[in-house]
Amino acid sequence: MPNSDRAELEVSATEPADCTRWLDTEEQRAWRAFLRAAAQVDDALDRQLQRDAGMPHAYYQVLAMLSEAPDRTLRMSQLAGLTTSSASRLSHAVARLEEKGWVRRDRHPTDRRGALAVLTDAGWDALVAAAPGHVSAVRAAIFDRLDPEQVAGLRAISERIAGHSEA
Amino acid sequence: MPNSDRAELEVSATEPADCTRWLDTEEQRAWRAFLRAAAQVDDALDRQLQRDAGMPHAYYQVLAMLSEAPDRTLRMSQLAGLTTSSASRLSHAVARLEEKGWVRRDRHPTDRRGALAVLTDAGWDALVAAAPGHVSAVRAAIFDRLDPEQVAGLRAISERIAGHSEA
DNA sequence: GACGGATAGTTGAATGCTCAACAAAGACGG
DNA sequence: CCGTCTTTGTTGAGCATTCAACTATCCGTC
Repeated sequence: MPNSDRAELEVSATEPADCTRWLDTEEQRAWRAFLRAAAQVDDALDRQLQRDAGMPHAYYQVLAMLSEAPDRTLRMSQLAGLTTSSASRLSHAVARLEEKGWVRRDRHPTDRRGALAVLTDAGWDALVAAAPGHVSAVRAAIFDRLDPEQVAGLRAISERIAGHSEA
Repeated sequence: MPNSDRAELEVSATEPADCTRWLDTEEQRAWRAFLRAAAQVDDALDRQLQRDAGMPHAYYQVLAMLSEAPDRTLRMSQLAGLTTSSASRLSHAVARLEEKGWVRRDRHPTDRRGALAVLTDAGWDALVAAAPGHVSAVRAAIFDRLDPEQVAGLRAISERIAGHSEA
């Protein structure tokens, strides 16, 4: 952020009033630390999965959510919600996973607009094969670095941030 | 993660021992909440900047870091470190920013391998124009949802996660 | 039951990112 | 100095994501 100019802007009489609530020092530090942490975690996991399992993290999440669903089946819109991805992104992702034979698309029984994503046996196997390495990576990136109290804090803070978003 | 199979794997005598340290319930919840939060924050900021300032968040970060550097100049490698991006990514990004006239590349005075990224006046203006909206988005995504204690916690936890990474 | 609007999902083009390969220059050891 | 190893940065191909446009279906209402 353009720090050095802020003072000037604030006292400038000819400029429109600077009513922006800038971040204070504490917020600034928390914000940058969070950015760093999030980026590093995401990069580490993405690389690990791409290298060891041949899929990006987003695709792993799709398989993981399907694996826990009844009949290993979810509606596209629900799956999109669970994986925090747009309809378009998920559609492309499922198309790719379908090519790999890991996911299949079925018609929704009652709503003819709907599509159901179903985890295939091959998809299950791919997930089971990828899971241990992934969990290790998650531990290395997060939980090995935090004590239980911090884990609880991380959860509480994350839920606050994620809760009822899209203001 | 393939939960329902875990019990089977653990008691299976013919399979190789499952020595993976899976996530317990608390870790699981913290992990998923964190994933959600990080994804939402990143998406919100990326969209806001793309819409209002015509640049992705990663590019904004490049401009922001340059704006705070002496002479608004940084070596590529340093800039990569500050923005948590790979050399390649940064190189592409700076190329793009150069086309827009927001950043210029200079030779490093002593190390002839090195390149210096310099924020132009137009780049400064673009950053100043984008900053208020961006800060608002950051507030809406993070700080409006947390009390000061949680902000301190977020910082501490993030620094732990980010610290000396790339194990 | 027909219309208007909302919802579900797909598609293609444009853009950014990753990976691997590369070039160019410094650093170091003999 | 000469060869090798490391560091710095760029490049191009391939892939993932985004955005906008589109189709199809459902829902509520008159």
